[in-house]
Amino acid sequence: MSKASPSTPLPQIRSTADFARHVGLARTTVSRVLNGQPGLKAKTIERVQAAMEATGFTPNAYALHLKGKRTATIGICMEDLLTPPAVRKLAALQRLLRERNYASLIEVLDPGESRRVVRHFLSMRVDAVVFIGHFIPEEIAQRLTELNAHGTPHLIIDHAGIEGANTVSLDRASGMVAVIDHLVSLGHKNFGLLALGGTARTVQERLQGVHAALARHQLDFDACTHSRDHLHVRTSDFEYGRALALIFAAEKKHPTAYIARNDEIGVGALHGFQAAGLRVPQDVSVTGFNNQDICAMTTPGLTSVDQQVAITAETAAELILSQLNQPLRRKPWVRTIEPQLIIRGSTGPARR
Amino acid sequence: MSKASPSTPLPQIRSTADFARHVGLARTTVSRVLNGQPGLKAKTIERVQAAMEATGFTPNAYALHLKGKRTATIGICMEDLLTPPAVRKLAALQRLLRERNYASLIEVLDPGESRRVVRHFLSMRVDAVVFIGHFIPEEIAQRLTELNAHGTPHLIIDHAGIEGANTVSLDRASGMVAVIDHLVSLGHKNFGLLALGGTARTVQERLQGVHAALARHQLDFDACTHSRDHLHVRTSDFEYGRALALIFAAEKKHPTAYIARNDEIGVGALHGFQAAGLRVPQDVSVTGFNNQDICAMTTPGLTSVDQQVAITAETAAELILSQLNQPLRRKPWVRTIEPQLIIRGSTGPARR
DNA sequence: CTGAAAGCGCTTACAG
DNA sequence: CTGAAAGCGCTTACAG
Repeated sequence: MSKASPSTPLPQIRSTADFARHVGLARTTVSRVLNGQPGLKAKTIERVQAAMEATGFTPNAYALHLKGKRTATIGICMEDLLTPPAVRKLAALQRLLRERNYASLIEVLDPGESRRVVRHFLSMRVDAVVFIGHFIPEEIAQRLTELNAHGTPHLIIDHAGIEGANTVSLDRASGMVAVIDHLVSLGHKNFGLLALGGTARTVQERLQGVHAALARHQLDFDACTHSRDHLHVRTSDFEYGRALALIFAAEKKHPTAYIARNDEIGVGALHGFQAAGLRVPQDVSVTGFNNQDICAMTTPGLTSVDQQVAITAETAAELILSQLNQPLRRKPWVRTIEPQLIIRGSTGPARR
Repeated sequence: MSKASPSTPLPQIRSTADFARHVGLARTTVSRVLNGQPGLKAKTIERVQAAMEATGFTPNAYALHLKGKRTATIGICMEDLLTPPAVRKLAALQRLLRERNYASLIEVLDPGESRRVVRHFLSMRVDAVVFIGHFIPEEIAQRLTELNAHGTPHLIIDHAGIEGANTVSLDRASGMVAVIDHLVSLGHKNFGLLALGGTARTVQERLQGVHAALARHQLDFDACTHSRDHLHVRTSDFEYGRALALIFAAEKKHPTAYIARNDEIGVGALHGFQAAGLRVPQDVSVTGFNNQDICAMTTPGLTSVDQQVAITAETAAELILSQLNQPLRRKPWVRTIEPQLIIRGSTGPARR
């Protein structure tokens, strides 16, 4: 069993002044060592470093910043911490920033809270603010105006289409093109759309991709797609996907391929079809979106579209860091990430 | 489409001095308004607040703190951001802290990095440091010694058993007692343990729970449990659970109930048994641990043990806040959270 | 290497 | 309400 010895409070050293006295050097000299300035004897450096070890003295970051040092802190606003792909992006980005010695100040942005959060970030003089997820566009636009006024750079990850915003987002249309191309190559000509309804921008983008891909294959969207999205409040995507699958399965002439809004709905649909006695992929094919871990947890595995989290985070880190210590650009950066289709057992040749 | 107007940099207001000049008041007066001090005309207050709105001026948090204000920041060390139960605890805790106007400074603690991270937290003069997850005990014990020396309170969530540490952790033994009681009540007398091997403290705790519960039912641990955990490096818990299930299923006389290390292994095992032609729960029962979303994503759903995230976070927040502005206690707080068994379709009466 | 001094952006008595 | 002053913990010339 490991033991943490309680207190034994050393003679409290709270400032460089205390510390300098303790080491027996001038405050100036200590400061020089701390900042790695030249012209110091090796012995002095050692002496100071040993004393830092022994006392655990850490200079006050607040005083440092006040003297003009960057805070080396990036503010990150999360839509929430419960959406796995968003958290994976956060994790990857945080790691990259940390490697460059930037700390992350992370806040969750409940609707209506953005003003308070951005104020806090500004008062903390963060070097930049990153938003990850999807937000209320008008609210974020206002925040960007404030950040611009303060000369604080920003970046939005995921939420595309806010004018003037620096953005890194997934090419969702392209992801759907890959799905359709894959399914068409397997001989599918009739497609069930699972929960791809509503006016959400991300869904619209994806439907545009479906449209475009079908057109390229000389297929007519209206004739060959069948959309089901009857519920508007859902407690569980999984249950909803299952319910939608059961509805389709009960129809005499149903599509051979199903495209789900996300992996949860795809997994639910897969179970639904199997429960209805249909074999996947012999009777019907199913695809998801996001390529979460759960895609590997079904039998067969769920074909899905990967968001390329690592590339997204690298692009984001590059964009953030390139904006630091630069004047604000008038023309925003807009970067698009190409998703990747991950083919698993849930998609196969169309039944004839 | 929403629009964020680029810059139009207002006359840059960077300090209370600039701001006071801009409003036409004394710095002292502005400071009073900002701090809600008494003895000010309503009109003056309004004037200042209107100007804050208009200019977006935010006082420098670094200068504030230097004048003695608490930083109102809690440092949170995460084992990683990819373990769903840990992230759920983080999300819940962060929300509770925010409600009390504490910001969260979040860092991921890669092995060997704890010293650097805690140093950073100390230099940021955080009010307390929280660790969420499981760590290298010796490393954390050292960090606690440092924190104690600085008079900074701490709390560890999940990792129990570090001497002198304030801890909130799950009563894993009790969770297993609930599982065994449930299975025994269904008539099960033979148990397969899936991946519950190794020396990890959490696993040992859980096995102790199994032991105790079986003893209470007059069952002998060695006679009635069969443990499989042959792989030591696994890429996917799901695949591993599936593999373990197939091994058991191939044996002539196999247990009727299976207890998995976690939900992923439980879900994999469930699929494995089904693939081997066994029905769940008619032929075999399966349980998981953690009660993640994926438990609802199988057919039947997976019986599992819920970690009671909300209660854990509330307890943690209470313990952190109660330590602030108090002298460090010699006797550590140790709180235990009672898990809750969530019964789903994967457990049923034992086949006779 | 030392020491005294100025200044970062605030707050807080203090005298008017 | 104003204004001048001190001080929080640092860094950075500057003179020795």
